[in-house]
Amino acid sequence: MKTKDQQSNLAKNFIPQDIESTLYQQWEDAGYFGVSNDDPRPAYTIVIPPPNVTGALHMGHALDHTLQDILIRFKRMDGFATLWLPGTDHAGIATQNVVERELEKKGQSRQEMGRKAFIDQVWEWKKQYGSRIVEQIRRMGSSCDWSRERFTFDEGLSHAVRHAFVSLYNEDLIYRSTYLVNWDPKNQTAISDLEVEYQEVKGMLTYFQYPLEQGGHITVATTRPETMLGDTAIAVAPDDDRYQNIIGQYALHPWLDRKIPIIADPYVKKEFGTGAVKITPAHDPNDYEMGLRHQLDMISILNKDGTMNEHAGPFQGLDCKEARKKIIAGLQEKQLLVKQEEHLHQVGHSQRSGAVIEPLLSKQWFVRTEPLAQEALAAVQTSKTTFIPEKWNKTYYQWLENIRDWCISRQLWWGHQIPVWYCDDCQKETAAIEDPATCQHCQSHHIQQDPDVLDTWFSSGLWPFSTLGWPDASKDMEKFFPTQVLVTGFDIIFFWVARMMMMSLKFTQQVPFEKVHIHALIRDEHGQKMSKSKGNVVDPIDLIDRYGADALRFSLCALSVQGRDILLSEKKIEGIRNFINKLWNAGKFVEHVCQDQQQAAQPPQPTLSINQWIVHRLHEVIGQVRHNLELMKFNEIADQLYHFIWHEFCDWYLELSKPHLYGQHVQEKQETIQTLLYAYNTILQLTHPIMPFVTETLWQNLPLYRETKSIMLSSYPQTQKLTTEVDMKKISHLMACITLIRTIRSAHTIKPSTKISIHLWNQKNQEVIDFLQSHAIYMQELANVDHISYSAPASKENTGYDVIEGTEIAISLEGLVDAQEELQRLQKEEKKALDDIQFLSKKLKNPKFVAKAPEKLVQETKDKLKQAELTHQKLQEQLQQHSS
RNA sequence: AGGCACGUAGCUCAGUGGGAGAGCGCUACACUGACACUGUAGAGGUCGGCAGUUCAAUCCUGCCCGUGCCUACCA
Repeated sequence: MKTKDQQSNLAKNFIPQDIESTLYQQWEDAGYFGVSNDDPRPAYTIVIPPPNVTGALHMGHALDHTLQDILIRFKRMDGFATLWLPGTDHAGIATQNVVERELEKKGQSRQEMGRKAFIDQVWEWKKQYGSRIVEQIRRMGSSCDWSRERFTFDEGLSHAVRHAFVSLYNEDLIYRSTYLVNWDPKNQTAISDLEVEYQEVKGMLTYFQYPLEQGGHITVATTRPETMLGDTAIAVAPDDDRYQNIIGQYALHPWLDRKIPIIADPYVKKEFGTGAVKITPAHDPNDYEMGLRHQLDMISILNKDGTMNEHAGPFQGLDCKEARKKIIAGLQEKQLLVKQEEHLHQVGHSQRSGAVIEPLLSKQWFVRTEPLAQEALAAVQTSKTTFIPEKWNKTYYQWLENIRDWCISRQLWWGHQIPVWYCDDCQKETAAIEDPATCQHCQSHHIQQDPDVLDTWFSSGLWPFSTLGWPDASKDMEKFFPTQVLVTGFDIIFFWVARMMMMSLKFTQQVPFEKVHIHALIRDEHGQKMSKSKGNVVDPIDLIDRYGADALRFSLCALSVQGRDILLSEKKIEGIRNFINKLWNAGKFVEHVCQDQQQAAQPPQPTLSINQWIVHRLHEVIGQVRHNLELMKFNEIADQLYHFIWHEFCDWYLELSKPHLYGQHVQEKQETIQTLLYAYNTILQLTHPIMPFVTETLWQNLPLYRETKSIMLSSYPQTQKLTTEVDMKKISHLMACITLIRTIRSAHTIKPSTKISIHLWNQKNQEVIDFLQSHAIYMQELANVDHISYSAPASKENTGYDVIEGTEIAISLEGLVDAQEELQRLQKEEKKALDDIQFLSKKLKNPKFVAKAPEKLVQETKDKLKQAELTHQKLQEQLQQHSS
């Protein structure tokens, strides 16, 4: 405990830059973030959604990490063995691209370097730049257990990946097959369906004729004329009268020596185009399916770089665009072109490179997803895992119910190389966890490993358990798995959440997490998605530099409404910065008035009404905050704390406490100090999970004996049954009277420094007046009242007058009361009372209301009406005074 | 095409089957010793439109209008 001098230890305002990094370092060095798997307390585990190792912290991470850290810090304080496991993702394509671009600048390429040298290069790069994101996570204040930090490509996780692959392979849940895949011609790799993004593009629908073998022709419509080089059929609807006579005949290819059969297939819609579709099985998913149904030839006309191959005849070597142009020109020349019309259609682009996706036939590895999906589906249906908010269940179901096999091989170098070896001698394949020396079928030494690597999401899918030591039996796995909650955005429900569910259920027979909290997307203040091209990207590190991590965290928490996007504006953060300053200055006040007091932080049993009131309110707030933490209603938590701290604790309680703190009554002063310290200490603890830095700083500075060295290790406040009776109604009435006096003053522009005398009386309720009289000091201090008479004045002329809940207030201020102003105010008040009477009596006159509405409500309405009538009557009397 | 949201104060958004809330902005007054990153008081809304259920609807139901997002193979 530091001894205190007369000077404050606290600066005028909170300056986050001064304390954040050293405080974080202290926490980390002291080992507060770590947890032992021997810890006997119940576990609470979160695994971080591993950010891309090449990445930088963006707003999405900032939100994600804020929410996770709030939960982790809350649970840690609340007595759980808390593990927040951090790490990063090797992010195959993204990382490879970054390093390739670097090489390009130096005039090098990975092809020149060769595979091994290139991968070494990427590792070098990772070592040098991969810590950036990790450092940025620290700046958020995230209390991760860094001793357990993992990387999806480190040794342990690579082992897990191989184990998973081989297990699935042995169960025939992974297979290799030639299939029409999404080909990214820029990265020259296959990608999964999920990595294809569709954009609406204005294109041309080209109508052209195929000559028929027996004379005449048939007109087809297509958005991609160049694929006609791979056409192996023309399909029509089986019941299309126009084409009945030519089904089974052949069309002739204008450039290639090929006869193209006319086939009938129910897939074709008569209404679209001409009702006749050219079929290119090797370059269109639907055509591919049809090709399988009709055993059509599948002629691939594209090279892997997207140019025309040897099957394209005279067009070989051209890229798609050029080929399209030349073909249209050629058709025109041959008088086969019918027309072209504008046409809007969806075109797939690579999520990573932006290149137009080419469906391409190639041999790839796939995961057979259906059996895995069924279990993943059932786990959510039976609530073993629940989504928050619940609406995401449906999204999850829909995808899993219609799931297609997952293409997991990528023609890249950076990633987990597929653990399958092909034998040069017997041609068979060997899948193995450890690199085999020989073919398991013929023992030949001439084996080659498959050059492809796995989709990054394959390793991410194992993340919740591979990071805890799986497939080995580990104490971490035993203690911390399954995890309690996953916090992430909806954009990766399919990519990641669903796959973790499938993998975890398959390999551990358990769900990976009990809850999945899906948070919103962060947009700019105008609701626009943040993107580099729009130039509206907000850098969280920049915001931390300027406002502090606490302000950013609290803002994100306050804006995090379930199921809705977040619009982040700098104004909001400024507001929270001000709030932090408020909390800070309250801390300075506490320090100032408590001097050398060192009290135990026990809940006091105060005798003064105001102290009873704040303790009572505090415990209501503790209950609400705990409740909303469990429900993960983050905005509610922030709102409740904001309102309570600023508008109840600071605006009311601190002001109400001053008469005692600055007064001479030793016992009252003592009690108030104790209550103040207790309340403030509790407020800091309640707020700590959201704003760790400022609360720790203020807490360290409190003149209190404490059981722990850091607020983050102290116990989270609990609600307690308070033994003192508190008449909240009377205190509310007192506050309402204070507000009313201020209102009257303000209406007459009486300077705050001018002392006034007032009359205060209540004809119906002497008890209320007794209470007000015994609490007069507060009215005097908070409304700058000099003298109070507890009876009606002899004359109500030249007074500011109002009535509240039967208590009448008259401010006598000869000469200062503006008669006109007063009249208007009273008229307004009177009208309000009259509206009340009308509203309430209308209800009560309705016999159905009296008969059917809850009795309590009817009684309340009656009471309110009585009150309104009284108020109205008093105001009318006063108005008569004015007119006379 | 199917699915999911959302239309509440000038702006950004909470909220509930029983008389509309916050933050910012705006107006007036005030540098009383925690705080001008402040205090006090105030102005401002047919809760998108139309019907229905109900004693009672901003909230529940249906339709309509408007705005976003996700999924999907229409050549």
